[in-house]
Amino acid sequence: MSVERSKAARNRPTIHDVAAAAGVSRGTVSRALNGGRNVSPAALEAVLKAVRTTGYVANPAARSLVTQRAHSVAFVLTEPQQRLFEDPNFSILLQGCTQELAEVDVPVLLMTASTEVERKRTSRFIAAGHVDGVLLVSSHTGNPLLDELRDSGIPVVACGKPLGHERQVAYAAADDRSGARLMVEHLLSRGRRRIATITGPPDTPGGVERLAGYRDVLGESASPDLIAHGDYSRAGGEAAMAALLERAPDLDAVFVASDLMAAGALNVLHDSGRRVPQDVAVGGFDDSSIATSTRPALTTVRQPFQRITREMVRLLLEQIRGEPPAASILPTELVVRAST
Amino acid sequence: MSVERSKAARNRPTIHDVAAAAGVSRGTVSRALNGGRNVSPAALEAVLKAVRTTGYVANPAARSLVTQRAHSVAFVLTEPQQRLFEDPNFSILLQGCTQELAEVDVPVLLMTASTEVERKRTSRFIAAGHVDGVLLVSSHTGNPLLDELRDSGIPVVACGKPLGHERQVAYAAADDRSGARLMVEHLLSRGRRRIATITGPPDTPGGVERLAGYRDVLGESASPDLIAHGDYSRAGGEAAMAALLERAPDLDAVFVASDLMAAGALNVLHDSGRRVPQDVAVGGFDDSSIATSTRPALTTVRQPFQRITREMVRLLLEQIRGEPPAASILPTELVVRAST
DNA sequence: GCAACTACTGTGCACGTTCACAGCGCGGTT
DNA sequence: AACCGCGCTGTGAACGTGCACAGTAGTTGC
Repeated sequence: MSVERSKAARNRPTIHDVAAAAGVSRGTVSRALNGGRNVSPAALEAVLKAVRTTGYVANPAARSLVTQRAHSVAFVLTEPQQRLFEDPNFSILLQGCTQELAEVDVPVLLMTASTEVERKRTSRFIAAGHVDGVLLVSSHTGNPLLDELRDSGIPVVACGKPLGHERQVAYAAADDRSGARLMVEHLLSRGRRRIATITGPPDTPGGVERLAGYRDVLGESASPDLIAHGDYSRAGGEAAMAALLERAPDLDAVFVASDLMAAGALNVLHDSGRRVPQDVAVGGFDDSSIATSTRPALTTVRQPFQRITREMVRLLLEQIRGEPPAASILPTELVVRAST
Repeated sequence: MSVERSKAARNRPTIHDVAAAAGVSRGTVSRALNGGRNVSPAALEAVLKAVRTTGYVANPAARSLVTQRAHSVAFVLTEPQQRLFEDPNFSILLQGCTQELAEVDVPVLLMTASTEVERKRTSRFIAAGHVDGVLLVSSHTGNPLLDELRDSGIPVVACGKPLGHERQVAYAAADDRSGARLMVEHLLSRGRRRIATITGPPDTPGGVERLAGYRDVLGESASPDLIAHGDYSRAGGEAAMAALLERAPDLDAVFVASDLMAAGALNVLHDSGRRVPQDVAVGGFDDSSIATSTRPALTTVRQPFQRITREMVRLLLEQIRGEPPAASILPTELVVRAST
């Protein structure tokens, strides 16, 4: 098998073989395959036929060497790795970007940078020119990776507003603030008056903006007792819900800044003997797959993940082409289910 | 910004710059960086210092061109993309492989091949020599991709026994059959006598082997009424559970071939008014993150995912080095929680 | 009828690295 | 004294591609 393989590798046809088979020169083959400008119809056909018979596929390394382009892109996740499979959002983003980029034949390299060691490795790897651009999924601010990437001059698109870098780094994000307003207004319209919230971490855009939306609607009536901080994990949602019940046992609604935390909150409410939505209404955020698997199913704010990934890819490809970084803010939508 | 970038790209130091800075030749720099054999201590130090001052990082394209190695690996998922984020198993596998390979500085390319178009694209991409090997996560048999990959002679490691190709393709898998036996024996020891099962699809190794283990223990007493087929999705688990309750309302236990399907089964049992585990004991398979998030928490069979990914990577790197394909079967473990 | 232009084609060079080879000085054996 | 082996070093080739350039033939314009 080993011999087979190395033989197969040796025998891979090159552009020379195609040229010979088609009776033209290397240059013509190259032109024919890259756009086909200034190539006679006869030559073009001969080349295409020769490609078919020889089974030629261009060597990406050779091409990269001369074009100075890697023709690939990195998807970098700075969250603790565990998140990738606990929180479906990350998988959806990854999947969406991969698919979007596959359309234009750009492969995606998956890298994590949650620890110091990983960050160094990823940083060096990207600096080596292994990729043409970076899709950065990093909610927490203050990560040195973003600065390192900016210094190396490689195109970057962040997912979610990169706090502190809004002007310099391209990003695509849902309109968190108005999404939060939608939900809180919905809870009010359901007659709820003691509306609590479980926020994301204060160093993340979702943590900041969704809380701001909550305050936009409730204004002065938002007592500190009704606000608890979570960390976007299920366990964090459970802890925050327990704290809220302790401080404000009379609450009649909770707006939770992520579906995963909301699932945790539902468990705690259930264990405390409260009925959802009769005693307490619960609203989530994301509309991830979790929202339909809880009991009761979760009323939530839908993030337009497909549009987000599409925009991320568009913004990245633009920058790789040389255009300046831009931002894209996308609208959210209220999805009403059984939990309110 | 565009100018900055291209300038930065132009200015990337090459091995020549390092050689000049260190006062040695290219060859010595290359040797110093690749193993350091036959390099004097003085030269070695000079090179390392020059690398530090110049910020040199080897150009992967140039290296690949001459070594005929891509130094990267593809992770190919043939399941419908949705699975990646519905079923945490896939994320765990992906994450595990990525991390394991990062240790040896090998990046992972993520590709899906669930549709005809995607499969062609992936196949062509791999044939182009973009990667040195493939980690294949494809439970269903009969996918032409496996044959295509074998024909192209590229090293492949499958996750789970590749039915019909066991002899030719390397793989790492949990010992599904004995794992299933563990669970069914456990249910018997809890005094259950009408033990049903929800299986995986019959064209997947998990579907076949876990059912075989179930039959190993129950033998003749396994009536067809107690066996329903699922598709590893939550909805599939719900449907199968509903069918079982229809056919055998007196069942007192279910062994479900995946945690995700078990979560669906729990919902249906709950809706039917049965208590778990008092009326019906439920056992899952995988010990994924779902198992601890259900109510009650799920007794399940732990798949050693970390060892599986480690073995997959080891088997792949071995093959890339030229060794023949091998297989690795790993033991499972019963994890008892509240659902039995 | 000659120059200018157009459409196409072939060739040398460069991209940055590794590898094989030859060369060098040095100490020890014949 | 000549030889050999050994550790280390420099140099030329190759890897396969795209691109700039030069060149050719055929058409157009004055």
